[in-house]
Amino acid sequence: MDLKIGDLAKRTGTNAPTIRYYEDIGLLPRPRRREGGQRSYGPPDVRLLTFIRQCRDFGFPLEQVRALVELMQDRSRDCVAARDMAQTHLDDVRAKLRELRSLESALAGFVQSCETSCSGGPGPDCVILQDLAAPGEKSAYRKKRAQ
Amino acid sequence: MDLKIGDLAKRTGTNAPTIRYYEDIGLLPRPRRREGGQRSYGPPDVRLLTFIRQCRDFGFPLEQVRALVELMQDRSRDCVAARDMAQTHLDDVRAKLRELRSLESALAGFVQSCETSCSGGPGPDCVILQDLAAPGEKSAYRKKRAQ
DNA sequence: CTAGTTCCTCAAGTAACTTGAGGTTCAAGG
DNA sequence: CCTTGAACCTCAAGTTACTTGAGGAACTAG
Repeated sequence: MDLKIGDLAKRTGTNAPTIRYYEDIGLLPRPRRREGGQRSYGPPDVRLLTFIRQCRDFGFPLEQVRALVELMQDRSRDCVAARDMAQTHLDDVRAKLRELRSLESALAGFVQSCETSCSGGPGPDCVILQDLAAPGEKSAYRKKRAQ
Repeated sequence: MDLKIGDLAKRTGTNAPTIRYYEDIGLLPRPRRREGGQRSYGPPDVRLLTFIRQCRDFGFPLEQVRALVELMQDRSRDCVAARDMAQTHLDDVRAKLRELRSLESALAGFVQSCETSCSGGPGPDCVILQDLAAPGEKSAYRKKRAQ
């Protein structure tokens, strides 16, 4: 089996330029080339890139993906590091969830009260803009930035 | 009242370089300067920047913030645009919430099964890495990218 | 008066790609 | 065999929303 970059791209749900980019930054190995200079891939490349894309889909930043790839390829290392990364990432995801939940109710409130009390009126009178202009309680986000 | 950039920064929870950046991109007006060339701000600047930061905290991208600022300053325009932006943004937030919820359960599952079935074993055998290496059902994220 | 903080400008760096320019190579049809 | 169009190549620059750094001037406290 001998895949061109576009084939690999299709099989892994990646854009071709992204594959070249991963190669540039050393996340993917340099593939062999055909006569004309085109990249040629095989099954191991499909597996590795699938792993990488899964990690990305799960929100791991590239540097952590790099670490996970190494872990996966080295039998002499144990998996505690992988679990720790997943745990830390899980904590982040949960924090983000809390943020987004409060964001959702605030936005829903904006839309609701605009519908009922100022729909179509002059821009500056809109309750949404009034609320946004108020200093307000700090959002989870703001708190985080200020830490 | 006559604030230096650091004072304005403190009152609005912004870094000073970010304020200069907003000025560069034309989101904040150029303030007057003191003798020595330092920027000098007043209450309207505090209000405007507070508004901007609130919008950012609520996740509006800068270009939408720019639009909201204009809306807020122009009495001749109505607020339907503000409501629409909030509604669209709310939809985005809800989509992101769904994504994060499925992400959370997947990650929690990883950590859990690593604890019970492979904790401390060789890296490549870790159930987390096995799961990540599998093509798997497409996540919400992946689906979005693929659209 | 001097030390330390805050301010100034301008340039470059960050994540994770995407987009564009300008030019080959390949596969299919006539 | 030739041509056309898709897919490939490299390299550079653009994207978002800032942050960081260099090198230097101005302000404030003691």
